Amino acid sequence: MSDVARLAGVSIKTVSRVVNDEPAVHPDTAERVMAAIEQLGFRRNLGARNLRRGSTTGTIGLIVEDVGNPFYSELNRAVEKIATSFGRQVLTGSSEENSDRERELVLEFCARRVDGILVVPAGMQHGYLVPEMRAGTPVVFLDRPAGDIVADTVLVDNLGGTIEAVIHLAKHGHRRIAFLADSPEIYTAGERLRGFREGCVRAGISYDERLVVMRTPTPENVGEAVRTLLTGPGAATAVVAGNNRVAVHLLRALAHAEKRPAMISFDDFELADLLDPPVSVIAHDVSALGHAAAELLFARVQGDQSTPRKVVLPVQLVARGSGEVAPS
Amino acid sequence: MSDVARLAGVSIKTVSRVVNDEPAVHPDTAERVMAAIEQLGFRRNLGARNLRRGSTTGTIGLIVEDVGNPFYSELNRAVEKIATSFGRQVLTGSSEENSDRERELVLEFCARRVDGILVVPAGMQHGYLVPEMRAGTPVVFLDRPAGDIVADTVLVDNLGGTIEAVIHLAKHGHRRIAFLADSPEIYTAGERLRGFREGCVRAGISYDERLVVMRTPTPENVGEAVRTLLTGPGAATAVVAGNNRVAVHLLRALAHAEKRPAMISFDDFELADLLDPPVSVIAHDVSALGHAAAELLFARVQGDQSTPRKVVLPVQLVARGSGEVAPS
DNA sequence: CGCCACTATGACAACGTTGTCTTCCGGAAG
DNA sequence: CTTCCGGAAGACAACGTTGTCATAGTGGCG
Repeated sequence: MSDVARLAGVSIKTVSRVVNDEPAVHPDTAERVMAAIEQLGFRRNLGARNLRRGSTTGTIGLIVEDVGNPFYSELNRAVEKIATSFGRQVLTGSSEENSDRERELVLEFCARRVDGILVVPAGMQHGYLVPEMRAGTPVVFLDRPAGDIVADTVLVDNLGGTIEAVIHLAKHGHRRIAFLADSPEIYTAGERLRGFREGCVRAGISYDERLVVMRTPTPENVGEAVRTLLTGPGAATAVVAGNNRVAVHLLRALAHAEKRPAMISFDDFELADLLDPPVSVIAHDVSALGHAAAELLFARVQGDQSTPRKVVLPVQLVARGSGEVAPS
Repeated sequence: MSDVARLAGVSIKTVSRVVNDEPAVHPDTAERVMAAIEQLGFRRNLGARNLRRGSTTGTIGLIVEDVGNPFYSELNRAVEKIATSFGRQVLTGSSEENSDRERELVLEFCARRVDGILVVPAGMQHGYLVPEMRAGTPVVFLDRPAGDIVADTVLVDNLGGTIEAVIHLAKHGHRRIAFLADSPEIYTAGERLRGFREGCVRAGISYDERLVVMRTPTPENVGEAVRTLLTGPGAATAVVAGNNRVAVHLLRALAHAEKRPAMISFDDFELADLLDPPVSVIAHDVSALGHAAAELLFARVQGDQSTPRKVVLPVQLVARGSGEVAPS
């Protein structure tokens, strides 16, 4: 900046005025400064600017499990859209379902003085956030609630969706329904299990623990669950997949089975409608989830001090065929 | 920091020493400082630190077309992995295939003094980058080359892959092959068109311009192309999809057709193997693309001054069935 | 006992900006 | 001709750190 000032023959402050479009700069001077800026390729240092102004840094942090997972990348996109409309950049990080990593990312973002944080929490302990939140960094939890603190949260109706799925399958004659989901430590998986049990109750089916497998959805784990629950005598005739990862691996594991059990997936996923039979899903609007959370965050950034809100977005059963096949 | 110093009864510099794990601090003093930090919830301001040290900001920028697109989100993930291993955070942005937006994002990132930029360019003019690169911000182009400057680039073998696809289809008896891709202004689409033409030549098929449609792959555009090229008398018997978006929309448009033409997609995509028939693809390793670009970027960040490199990653034809059906 | 080396700590400047206050100048009003 | 006012520009401090240098105390050694 001082180089620009020297070249333009003005003071450093005048350069500042020009780059900030402040009034009270003579047009001729402004032009000289502009030319110098152009010539030197000057770009103002936002870090220094934010330091001096003590204002917002114009960034927000987004922490998800895995930015590569289509579910989270759609979320990322939705968040980015809102952030852009508020003139903010987005720092992203993948927690890899590891609460230490989540904490590390959050604290790193705080040290960078992001204006706010959106987090799909991996852990259940969020006491570490209290000082940060007290220091004025708003935090909104999405898809999963905070563990042990009160904070803004945007969720989907995990319970209701899974209940609906079970009832739907029961309505089509299924009595032995399996439930495959991620580890029960993950909030959404736990809630969906609750929904599964409640659905069984409402459908008048006895809940059979042996038909439930909850493990990290690797191809191997899902494959093994398929062999255990969905083949041989006494196999379940229908299955509820606890999320899109489970569903995809499940479909692959079942690809060469002679008869595919009825199936409903929590989470919609691309091409679900083009499989044979098309996969019925409990769909929810991932973009809406991201939008709602980001809007809430920016309200906080802009000073909204009301009591923390909890938003639960609706889900919708999309019947495409796979959930409507009769038990064999 | 001065609050911490006051509370611990030391100077501000000693606090700095403690938070930086510098030696020559008495253990008792360090402990008092730590306690004060804990009590006040102090977190050092990385912006100020970076300003003072004049060193790297510990961030890199990644600009893609759309972080929500599975192709780019996988790329994002790969880049993030490398960045994490180098202790950097990633700022992401979607250019939405708009070169003005691309420019805006790049300059914004530069103003934030990112240590380097990875960009899937939307435009073909990159002169605006020259001052930034001269100022020391390394830039690596990925998936598409820079327009009018020399810079590090990591690409995939668009030409070879498409040639292979056409030859493969020809080998299975197809003579009338359609090509559906994104707008020809997009580098990859253009290259794949070149590959398509070259493939026709090598397969001894006359290239028929009327079988080529290159437009932004919206469901509507692809649907219209399907009606034009793949139905009625004189329809093509096979089709090459220029990227995963085209392929997905194409599959949906063809879902209710009585006979599906043979098909090969450039880009692999999730569940391609589970469709009926499974979709043959020109696969390339998206993670490898991200890794290679990020590794290259960090080499530059760490001072590698060698001449700009151009890396072309191989592609692989994965025959799954859809490319092997005979013409009807 | 004086000097040195070493440890522990602090004072101060500087990083690149911008907010505040001041200065300077020319012209209008009294 | 003085006074005042507004426009244009600069001097300087401050944002929160850290690098450099200085200082004070402490113990060993000649």
